[in-house]
Amino acid sequence: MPFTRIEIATFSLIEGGLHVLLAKRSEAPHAGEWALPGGVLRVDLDRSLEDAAMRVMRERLGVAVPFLRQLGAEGGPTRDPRAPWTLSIVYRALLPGSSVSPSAGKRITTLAWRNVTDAIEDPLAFDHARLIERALRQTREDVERLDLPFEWLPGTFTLGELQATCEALLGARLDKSSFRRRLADRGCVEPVPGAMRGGAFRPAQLYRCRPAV
Amino acid sequence: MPFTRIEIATFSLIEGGLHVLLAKRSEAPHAGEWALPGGVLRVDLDRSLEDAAMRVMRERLGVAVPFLRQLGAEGGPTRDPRAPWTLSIVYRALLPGSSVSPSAGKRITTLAWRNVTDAIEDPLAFDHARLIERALRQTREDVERLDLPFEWLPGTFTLGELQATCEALLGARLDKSSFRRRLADRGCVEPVPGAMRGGAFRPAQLYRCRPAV
DNA sequence: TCAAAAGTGTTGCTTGTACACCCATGT
DNA sequence: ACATGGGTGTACAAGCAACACTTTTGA
Repeated sequence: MPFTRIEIATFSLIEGGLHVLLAKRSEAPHAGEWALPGGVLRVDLDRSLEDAAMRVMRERLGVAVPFLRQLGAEGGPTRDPRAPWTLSIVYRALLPGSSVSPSAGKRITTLAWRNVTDAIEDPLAFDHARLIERALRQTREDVERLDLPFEWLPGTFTLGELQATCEALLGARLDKSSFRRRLADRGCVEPVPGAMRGGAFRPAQLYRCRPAV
Repeated sequence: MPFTRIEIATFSLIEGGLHVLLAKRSEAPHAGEWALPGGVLRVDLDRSLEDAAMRVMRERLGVAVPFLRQLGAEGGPTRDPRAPWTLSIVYRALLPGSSVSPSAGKRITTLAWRNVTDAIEDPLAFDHARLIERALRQTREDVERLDLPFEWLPGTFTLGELQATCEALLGARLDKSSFRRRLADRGCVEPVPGAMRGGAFRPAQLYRCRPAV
């Protein structure tokens, strides 16, 4: 049976830039290189793959995340020199950057948010560069079909904030009017009556995510 | 490490109806029930998950299929009573119905094409009903975005045949003109110069699949 | 009064559907 | 001639992008 692992691609928005959470490896193989945080599937602890992903998330990053999305599985004999055959189930998480307290654990020196474009340039451990690219593509497709990253926003938010968040993820500008029309048509968001956010300028209506039908 | 398997959801078009290839189990657990054909991942034989899926396909169905699509992984302790924890990687294949010679093997009495709607009604072994539904949804989404089931057609085909194939898969009628316009716009198909198919009525231009850019 | 962000309306393009119509062929 | 399926054209609606415009606030 294969050496079976869970790898987690966690994205966040930090100071307007899209970041991935990576761990710097302290031991061979690939010592000194960055890798996706992950862990071994524990058949004695995990009741499902999603369970396993949440446990790894908790152990490695100290955060409990209710919704993780499975992106797929990758397997082969040469992926990880520690085992003759390694299978990885890859999950994606979206987190507000503030919520992770990088704590060093075994086999890991540093846990850090790294800018996505930078991260992909560097040599990454194992085949994790490919995994990250796949996760990123998937996530952008989600946003394009208005499966929105509400995990990155507080319970209530302005449409401007939501738009800025999507733009950062896509790496492209969106048209304000079109964006709002699409939101209205699909009804993925609803105004909170009476609630306004007053900033430096004209106050904005606050919205909340409306659960899908 | 988990007991790791590959399950394969194979669809085909038989006499105008959408069918799944299922195996009737001869042994416990779930003796007498239908299940997706599958097999155990062999780390000594398989160079990748896709490799494994192709091997299982060859062994169980006697067919070599170059392109299988991974649909995802499912895992848990109660999925299969034979092992304390079972992980299944699910693949999808599309085959012309004629290409499978149902040959009985160990643990299997019958391999048969079953009408999809019927198959889902029956009690299916393990959690395979859910796996089939997921595979079907995925495949229909593919066709809707014109990722077409060319595996079900000969090298050259008429647009009428292609449309009928898609309609059977979707379980819905399509508009001829719209369908052709979409095909032309995306350029997923090209006419074979001079080649025509003469049937009982007006001969039709033959087309071939054009590889994606 | 001006900058900045909120919010709305107008136009036009693109995509897809519905439907009508001609074309070629065997019976 | 006509039924049958192949093949094409037009009209209409939906969805979306581009862009211009008005509104409300603090400085």
